[in-house]
Amino acid sequence: MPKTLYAKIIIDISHEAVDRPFTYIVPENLEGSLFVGQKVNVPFGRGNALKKGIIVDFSDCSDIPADKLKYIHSLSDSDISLNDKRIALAGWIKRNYGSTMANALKTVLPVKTKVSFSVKKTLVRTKTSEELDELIETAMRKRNAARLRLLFALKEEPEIPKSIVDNKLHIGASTVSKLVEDGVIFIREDRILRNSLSFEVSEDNLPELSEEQAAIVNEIRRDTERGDRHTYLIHGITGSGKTEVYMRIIGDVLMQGKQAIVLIPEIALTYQTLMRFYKRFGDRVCIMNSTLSKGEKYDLYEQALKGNVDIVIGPRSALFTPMPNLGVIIIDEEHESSYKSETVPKYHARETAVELARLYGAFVVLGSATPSVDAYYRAETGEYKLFKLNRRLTGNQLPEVTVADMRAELKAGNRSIFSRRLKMLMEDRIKKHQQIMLFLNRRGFAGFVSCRECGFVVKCPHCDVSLSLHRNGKLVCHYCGYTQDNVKLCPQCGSKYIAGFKAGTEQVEAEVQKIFPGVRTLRMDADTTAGKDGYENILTKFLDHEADILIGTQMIVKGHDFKDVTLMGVLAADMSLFAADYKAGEKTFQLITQAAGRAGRGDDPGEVVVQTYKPDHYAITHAAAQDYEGFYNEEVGYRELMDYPPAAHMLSVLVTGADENGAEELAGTLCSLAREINPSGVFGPARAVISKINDVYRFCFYIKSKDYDKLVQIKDSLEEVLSKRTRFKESVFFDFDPQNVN
DNA sequence: AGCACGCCGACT
DNA sequence: GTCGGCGTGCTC
Repeated sequence: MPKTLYAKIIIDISHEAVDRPFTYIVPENLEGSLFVGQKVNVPFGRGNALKKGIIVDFSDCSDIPADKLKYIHSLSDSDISLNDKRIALAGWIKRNYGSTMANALKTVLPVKTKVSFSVKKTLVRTKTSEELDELIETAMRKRNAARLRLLFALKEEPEIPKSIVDNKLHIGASTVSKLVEDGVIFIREDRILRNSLSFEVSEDNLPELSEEQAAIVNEIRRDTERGDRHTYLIHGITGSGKTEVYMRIIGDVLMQGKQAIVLIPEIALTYQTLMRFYKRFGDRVCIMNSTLSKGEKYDLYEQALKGNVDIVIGPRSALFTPMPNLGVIIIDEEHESSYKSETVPKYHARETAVELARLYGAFVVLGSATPSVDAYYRAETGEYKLFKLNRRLTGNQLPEVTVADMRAELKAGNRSIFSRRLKMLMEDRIKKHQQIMLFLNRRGFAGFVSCRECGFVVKCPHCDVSLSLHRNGKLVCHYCGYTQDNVKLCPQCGSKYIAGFKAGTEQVEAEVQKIFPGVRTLRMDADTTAGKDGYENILTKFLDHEADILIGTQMIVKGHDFKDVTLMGVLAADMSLFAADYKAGEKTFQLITQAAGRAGRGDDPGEVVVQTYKPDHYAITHAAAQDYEGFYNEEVGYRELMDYPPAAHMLSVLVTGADENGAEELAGTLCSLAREINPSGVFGPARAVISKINDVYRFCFYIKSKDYDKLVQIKDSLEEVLSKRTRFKESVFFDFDPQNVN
């Protein structure tokens, strides 16, 4: 008599209440075709509705009363499954970043199979507004509160996303399905269509490596041969040939029959970089970008599993491409904040890559011109191996950087946004027909509207942020989309001296036109890059000399090479220092250094002018001196003093809720609990920096500890308390070593 | 999350 | 009485 086999299965429902393995009986006909990671259909709940699930374990006994046990129904139609290593990775993500197992599994397996997981559902009204009035009247008479709420909403908007109906209007499934039955609405399910790209491939001879480059490649080769596994950090200035090093390492890995994953920040996923990989490796390379639809990703994963893809290049999520025999993970521009996920689970691609590599016996190579303090710290402590590339391959000199003290300019009577030195150099370059870039260090783009009499700032009624003046004359909230007409009189004091500060880049452009009439300018900000290829278009235009001056925000300092740019102006270099954020100094240093790296990539040496009101700040002086280590030493001293990462670890807890008191109370309760466990390292609770978004109030507190596991333990304790609360209105978000402060 | 069960208020 | 909405609780 054969023993019954049981399988532990995580159900594909992302809710804490069902986020645990459920035991099912393996039917005889499926025995042998099931393995850990297999996706199956199982009957679940009272209605025995078929749900998808993932097998995470097997056993030959079970503690569950036999009468409750059900049989696995069938294999899921998807042929992509996780192996045990990927399940282990999901478990690691769940534990280290806080999320449900179902969510962690979905992150590791981001292919949402054909019908399932997230199709965007939208309620679409089929009746006219007048017909709705009748229904509203009946509903009012019958006092159907939920139905009424939905009908009113539908009268306003003929189409409403299901997510809003669920979360914002709090309308249950029964009410919605009733309306569908009555023919008042139908539910539309949207899916993106697939399309595919093709590139031409050509072969090239391998360029000779510099001494510095060869040293790195050789040492890694030696380590690999010995079976030593490390994480390597390459600190290489712009133009020092990091990409060639990556490609050599990848070449070695491919020779061993293994595969490579290359992570690149989305914004740096430029045609130039991609072409280099295509030219070297041909159709063994696969690109994953954000425009790839779910279906296309599915195809890519299928190909990867079959062993038809050797190299995947893409952003954060490309990390989870199911390579059968992963050899190396390369993370370029390692310091970029986009490597940290903003959605749950809030994993960091760098740490996750190291764990994934460990599971596969692979290794990780990090590269940056301005390594994150975090990575450099680990290199200093010996956790990573550090390599340096100090010479530019072309032998070009580094640009000459000068700092312009804007306080001194003001004292000297210069009220322009350009320092005298920058203005002089601009004149010179315009005369020589060389190109100029002006980098406005400023987050966001549109200006807020404020009253010059009383200082009143027009704010969003639903969010704790100021409204932005758009070009169409409307005031728009960037968090919830709320829109209203611009005000003519100050709502507080009635003054007519209320006006919007122009979007930063527009203001700079206007000033340039005033001082240098007829000069051709291009602006790059969220306004001008809105279109599908807006970003690439502007870059191409500038490359083709269709303009003399490119004005822009962060976007212009990432990636692209412009060999004819010989002057870079950094305006408001200190702007990013004002953020209430422990990484403000690091971000400022990185931005200025990157900006400086843009100038003088051709034969002419470049010049950089850094304008600031804080010329003595260490982030600015070290950036101007192009002295990474000087900056690092001061910054790490500050982090150590304050117990900020990487000197210690930090867990941010954000409590949100529509009821202000409820949210504050819960934040207080959780915070005191955290304080009981870790008395010295808890800070808060307090209102979040943005204290309200979309009428939802936000409170947060922080826990610091040198011991990461202690933070995990606190998170688990808090979650346990939360799971005991039945039907709570508040939501709680955990973020380990957060990228920005709430 | 999603489904059934059951309580309570409105109407043949 | 009974029809049907909406809250509550449970899911191997």
